[in-house]
Amino acid sequence: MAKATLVSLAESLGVSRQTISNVINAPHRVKPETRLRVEHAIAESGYRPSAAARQLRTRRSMNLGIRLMPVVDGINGSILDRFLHALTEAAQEDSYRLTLFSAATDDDEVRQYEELLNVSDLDGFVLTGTHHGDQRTAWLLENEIPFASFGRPWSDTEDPFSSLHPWVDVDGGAGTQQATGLLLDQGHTAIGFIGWPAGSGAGDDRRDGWRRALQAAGVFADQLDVAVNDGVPAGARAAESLIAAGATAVVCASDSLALGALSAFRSQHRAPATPNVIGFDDTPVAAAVGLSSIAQPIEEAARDIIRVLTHTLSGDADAGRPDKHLLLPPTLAQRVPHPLAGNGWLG
Amino acid sequence: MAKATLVSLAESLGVSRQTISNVINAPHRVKPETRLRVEHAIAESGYRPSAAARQLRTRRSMNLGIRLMPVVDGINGSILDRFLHALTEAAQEDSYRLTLFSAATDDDEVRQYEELLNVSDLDGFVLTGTHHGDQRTAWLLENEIPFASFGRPWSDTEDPFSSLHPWVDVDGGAGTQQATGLLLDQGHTAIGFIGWPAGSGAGDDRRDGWRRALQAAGVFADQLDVAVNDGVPAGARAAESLIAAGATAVVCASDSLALGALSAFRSQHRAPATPNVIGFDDTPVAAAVGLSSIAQPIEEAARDIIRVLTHTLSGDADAGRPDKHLLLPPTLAQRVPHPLAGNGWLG
DNA sequence: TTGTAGGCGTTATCAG
DNA sequence: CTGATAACGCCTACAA
Repeated sequence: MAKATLVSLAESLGVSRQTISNVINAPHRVKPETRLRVEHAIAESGYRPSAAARQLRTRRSMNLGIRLMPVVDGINGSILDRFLHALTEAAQEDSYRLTLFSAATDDDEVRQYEELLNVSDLDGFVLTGTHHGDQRTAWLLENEIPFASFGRPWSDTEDPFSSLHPWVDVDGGAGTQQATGLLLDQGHTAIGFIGWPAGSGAGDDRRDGWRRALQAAGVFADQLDVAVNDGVPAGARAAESLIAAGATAVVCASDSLALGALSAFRSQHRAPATPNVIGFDDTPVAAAVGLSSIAQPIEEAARDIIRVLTHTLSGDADAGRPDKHLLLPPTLAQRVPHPLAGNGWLG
Repeated sequence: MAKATLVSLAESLGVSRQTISNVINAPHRVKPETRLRVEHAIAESGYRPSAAARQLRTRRSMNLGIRLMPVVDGINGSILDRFLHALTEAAQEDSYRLTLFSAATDDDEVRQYEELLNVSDLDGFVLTGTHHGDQRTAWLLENEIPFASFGRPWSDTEDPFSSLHPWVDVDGGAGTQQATGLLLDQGHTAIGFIGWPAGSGAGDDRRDGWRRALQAAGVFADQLDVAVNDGVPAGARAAESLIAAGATAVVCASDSLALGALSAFRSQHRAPATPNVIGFDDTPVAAAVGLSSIAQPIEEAARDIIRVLTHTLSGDADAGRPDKHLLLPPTLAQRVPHPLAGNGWLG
């Protein structure tokens, strides 16, 4: 049996194809009696509207695009996995699909936008890795393309909450502030921070949280702030210098850095009773070695991104509209050094 | 200026739209002279054929589907990241896109196939996580849907190389065999294996490699084979029992297990001069702690999968056809315990 | 509430 | 080698 279409269904039911289309797209406009009959026939025949035909007519593909960023250190790949998965599921629930593409640079990404919009009729995009002076958001705004980003628009002058485009982000600063507070509660006063060079929005944000906590406690010390490029060895070196400067604990901008710091601390003296290194992102590595880490609610962020994006696409009135700007609080995954190895995993 | 279409181009050039279509899809059928003229006009106007219209006519979407498996322990998420990325890039080079979907079970995955084929005209699928008695491959074969899997068809009776569908896999057994050989060369004779319970194709394959190496060396000992569920603590416990049984080194089916084993070894006695624990997958965790690990050529596998799949889709003759079944050799990433921590990362 | 007509942009078929 | 004609399956008017 050939695949059912509007016409084939209409003929076999003795109604016009329009009626069937209405049953699907505007059920309220059809008399309940015939609607039921049609719905039954639809289920019976396994009829499914063709995406291509629909897309040709409506110029909408029900597809969202997302660029797969170049794989860097891989340690955060697991985050990407969780993010993509949650994104896909949330999109699927709203009848959207995710189309993947890759681009080497932001310029290239914009070129891909054009292509995907022109030929594939993508309905919108999910952006990640927003940064200072992002050309991508500028282009999308200018061309009035629906999109939402995971990450605030980082700007020195403008309030992200007054941004023109929807975004969802995690409040990294609140996370490091909380982590620092915890270390303060445990009696530490010389608490260092190992982060990235100034300029990356997320990195600066995390550093600020650490600084705020120390300033509030009146123990802020400028020299306990180290900026290095991400990586385990860099974290270890940075921690060594901090230890030399008197630090008894550190908060880090990533788990990679924290892992290095942890090794530096453990090789210097006996493991303290309480964990004194806190990482960021709560990667599996952290879980594996018993490293406390600031955890991003990544699944929730993904769902929110899809929600705000699909809302934009549905063109509903602003009433009942989800928040356009969402700053989610992270949580602190507290761990003690892995119990299996007696005096701790790295001890 | 409105977007260029076949008709708009045809009118402005004084040719029929069919000629333009031919220039794009069958250039050889057009007189070089007019072809050049048309090509110029195409570039000029920035004309791009509409995917929807094309799809409606040809019933092909130039889209490949891939299911995002449920996130499990996350430690392998980084592998997925690399795999997806390579897949996307390779597909893109052949003008294909990747469409993501998620499914809770294999049954659900098959249901999604139907949907994606019927409504979205997906051209083919990439499968991962093949296993014994896989219903998905059976369904796809029966319905003659093009697909390729990352992972052999695991069967007790049939030779995977005579399988009906294309697949690409990594020869895990060769990897563990090589790793075991290395440990033998280093003087170890009591080499244990920590793997998963029998039944998972990949796990059994890895165990076999270890066994082969030991048997060839005449030092195979049944009691040094431990099967547990994946995880760091489980790996540590398993290693402890192996140590008690006299093992001086172990090969593991995953980095999680290896990480646990490493901690068990290090807490028992001084770190040996040579690494004596070898993991599998070469995850960032392994790199971070200086754990030797068997590395899968995941990017190459992804490219091969796309190659064989797109070849199938292009319907070319078998001449010049890429190998339908590809077993790639892994490599051994040899590492010494991280130098930063003096006597080793976990020591 | 239902039916009719037209068109979205492309490719296939078949003449010329 | 080129051009006319007819689908592909759906949606949006507008008319009944």
